[in-house]
Amino acid sequence: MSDIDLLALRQSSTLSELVADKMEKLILSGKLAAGERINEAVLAKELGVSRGPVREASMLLTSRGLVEFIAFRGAFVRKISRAELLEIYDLRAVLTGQACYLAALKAGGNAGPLNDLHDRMEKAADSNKADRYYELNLKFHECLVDMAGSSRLRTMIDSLVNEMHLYRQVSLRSHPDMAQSNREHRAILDAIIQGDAEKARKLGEAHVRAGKQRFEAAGAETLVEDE
Amino acid sequence: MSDIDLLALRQSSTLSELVADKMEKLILSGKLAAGERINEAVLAKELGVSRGPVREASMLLTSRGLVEFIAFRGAFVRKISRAELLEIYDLRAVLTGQACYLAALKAGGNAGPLNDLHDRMEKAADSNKADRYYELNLKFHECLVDMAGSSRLRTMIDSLVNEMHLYRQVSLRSHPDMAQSNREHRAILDAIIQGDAEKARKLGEAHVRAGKQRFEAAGAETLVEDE
DNA sequence: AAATATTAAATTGTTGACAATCTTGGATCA
DNA sequence: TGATCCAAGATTGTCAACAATTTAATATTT
Repeated sequence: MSDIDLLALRQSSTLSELVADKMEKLILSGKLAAGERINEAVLAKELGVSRGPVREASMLLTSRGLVEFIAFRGAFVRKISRAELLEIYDLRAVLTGQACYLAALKAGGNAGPLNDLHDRMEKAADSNKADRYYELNLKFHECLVDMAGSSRLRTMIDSLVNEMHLYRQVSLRSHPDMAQSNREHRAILDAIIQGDAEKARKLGEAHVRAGKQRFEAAGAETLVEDE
Repeated sequence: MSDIDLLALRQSSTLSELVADKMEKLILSGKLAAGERINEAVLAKELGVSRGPVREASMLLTSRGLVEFIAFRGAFVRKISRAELLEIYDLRAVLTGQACYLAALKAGGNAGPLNDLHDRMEKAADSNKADRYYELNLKFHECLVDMAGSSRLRTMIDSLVNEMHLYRQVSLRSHPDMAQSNREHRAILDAIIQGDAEKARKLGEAHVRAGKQRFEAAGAETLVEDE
């Protein structure tokens, strides 16, 4: 567990937030394993702060869906079952659909950076660079939600995506059919540019559902995430 | 501001949670007005606790969508604009649709307490008892989400409903067309009993959207909420 | 030996004091 | 007069000590 505490150089940010960011990384990287209890005193010492900020950070992460708080027992890294993961896919599909719907309404024929991202993803897919594709894919979805312009929606989707990463502390990236995935992106993009909000919703939903089906089709071990 | 602190009789619950419950009531009843800053020291004194639990309670309420935290400036009761309220309606519609979908899948032809609730609401509608109807309506929606069996979904919807109540610190209850509202409930219920999940989703979504349209149709002052 | 009660250790919950930051009001200057 | 700067006050952020609770380890009983 790394403890190069750059905590000192905080700028207009509170210690609790910095600790929360650090903890988020520890959790998403698996250094704090799913199901594990987070010992306030130990973590506080490792980070060079007192228990207060660690407590507050834990609560912050609770609202981000990464941590579960139990009174007098402590904060636990959340553990996601297969059934829950499938449930999350469904919720994310519905919310992503709404994001596409709103994006189409607000775009006004101009899809902004999405076009560029799509092109770069196509290149990554052609040259079979899965890591690069994964990275751009994250940006694409982020950008999509930004276009929708609803902070609530963003928070909800981010939280769900976070939770997905807790499934069996495994990194979800994988090597699916990038070309197919990006064709779906193209279709969503077109609907948004045309301003066809209902179509965008349907395609957005279907895109995430396709990801779910890829996951279900694969074994429980081989995880598939790039949509 | 009432301060009959029954905080003493806590049972297997933490002070922070009790304070959070109390604060939630203060906010939803308008005693803590939307936009207002929550002074930790003052509230702590009024409730007879130290600042710690008040702080933690504020963070809890942040994740429930009632409070906004700004570093070094404090916790503010959230303020919802008309545009945001409309946005929330849409999100709630989509999530309620998903709840109905899941409920239909899991019901197995048995709608449980929903039938009973529907009957009681019909009576309330016939005798024009709006308050009674409002109360039962809340239970109906709650029960619906419970049937869906997803704690995530529940949290999200609860959060949205909470936020709606922050719009102009006005109680949202009103005297809409209870009979029409309950006809919509009946249709949802039937779809659930028949196990027609996609139909249940559509009807659930439409039900909330109808509430949104009633709100939009009414003046900005007259609020309409019973769906 | 297994189950239950008891005690000690570890851990979380709460508090009050102090540090860091923001806000307010007044003084200074153009 | 109006704007800017500065200091005092108010408020939040952090800490370390103490209280309440849970967990474990041990003793006791059957």
